[in-house]
Amino acid sequence: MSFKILSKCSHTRARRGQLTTPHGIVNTPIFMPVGTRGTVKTMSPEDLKELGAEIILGNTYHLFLRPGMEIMAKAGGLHEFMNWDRPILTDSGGFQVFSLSNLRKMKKDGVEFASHIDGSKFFLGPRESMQIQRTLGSDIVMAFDECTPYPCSYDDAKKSLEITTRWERISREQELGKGQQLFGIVQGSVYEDLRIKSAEELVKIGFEGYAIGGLSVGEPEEDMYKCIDWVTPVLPEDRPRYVMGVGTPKQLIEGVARGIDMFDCVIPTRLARHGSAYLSDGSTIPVKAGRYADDFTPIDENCNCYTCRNFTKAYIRHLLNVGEILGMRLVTLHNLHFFLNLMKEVRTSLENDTFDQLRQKFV
RNA sequence: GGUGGGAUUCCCGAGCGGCCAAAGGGGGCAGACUGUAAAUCUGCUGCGAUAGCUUCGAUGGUUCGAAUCCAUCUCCCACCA
Repeated sequence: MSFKILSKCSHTRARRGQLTTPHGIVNTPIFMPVGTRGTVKTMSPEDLKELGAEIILGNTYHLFLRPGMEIMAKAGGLHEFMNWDRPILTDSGGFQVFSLSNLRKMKKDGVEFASHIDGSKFFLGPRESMQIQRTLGSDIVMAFDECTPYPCSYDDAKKSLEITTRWERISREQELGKGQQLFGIVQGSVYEDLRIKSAEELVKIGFEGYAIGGLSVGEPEEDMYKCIDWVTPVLPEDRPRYVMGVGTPKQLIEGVARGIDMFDCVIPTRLARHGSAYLSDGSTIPVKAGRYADDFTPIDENCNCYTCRNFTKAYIRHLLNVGEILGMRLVTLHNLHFFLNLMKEVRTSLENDTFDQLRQKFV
């Protein structure tokens, strides 16, 4: 068994665990920075290691289009290609079924995409996605699903779920590389019976881990928590649980409290590039705003990241304002530091069974 | 010295008698962003809460009405002496 629970919170469903992969151990609960195209934007692998990142994401759809699988195979997989020797989780392309919905047609065995780059058509289904992820050589492979949009009628959500379940069954049947673990993805929009049914069917099929998808697509935050609450009791205790695409610091804490072990989200990296920085209470400030033009204090006085130890808001705002890349890099560094450090605090609090107190800071 | 072209709102630049507080860029300001078509996108950008007021090099005219037409002046640019 590759997943081990080390300790549990006495007040919530939170657990402290360890996931073993061919490229090392992942300590959970964990936040995974997103590196869609084979890089966490503006970060070098060295940066990520210094930040304490234990696992990052890659994306099937995007890497398939560019550089393409021929080159990826020649490179010897994504780890070799990008010089990252720690674990990688690859998304299956299921999110692109949602985010690029105007560029694709649903078919029984997958999706016909018109490339967002040049419009050329190609087919991506569970078989193709598994094949690609096998070539990528990721440690954790995601089943091919449709990330259900929101809002979504019950009937549409049901239909979408049926397709997803079918695709996930096919995903499971494909042969993967040595050591690769496959995670199933629960869908069902905001409907309790669909979510539970989805989870039950996935458990029946059997996966090394279980993800909850179709969240943070516009639904109210309370609905997100409800979905997690419906699903987790159905999922096996001894397998990792992953909420995809989530979220804000508060959502991470609330997810952990509900028994979630893994998270990924573009929010810290994207906000950084767009000029917003996280403060220790989980709020953000627009560093690029003119009001910081002559503020010679760090983003966060209490933060000990490289950015805060060395640079002022005035300087960072200047860099962002004139479009210098270093600005985006420094804020990305800071935001990722905050997210990764927050999860480290979460882990420590679970070891000491003080998670409840930490949670209170983010209500 | 002569001939021609030009001066527009923070900048560049369109407008060439009413529909013009004035297109479009840029810049500035604010906001959005959740398994990344995202170093992207949206809104605002003369003053005023409104009525309205003040702008298109300067001054003076023509006209019901002028950024737009006329006269003079100032400054720029090109060519010719």
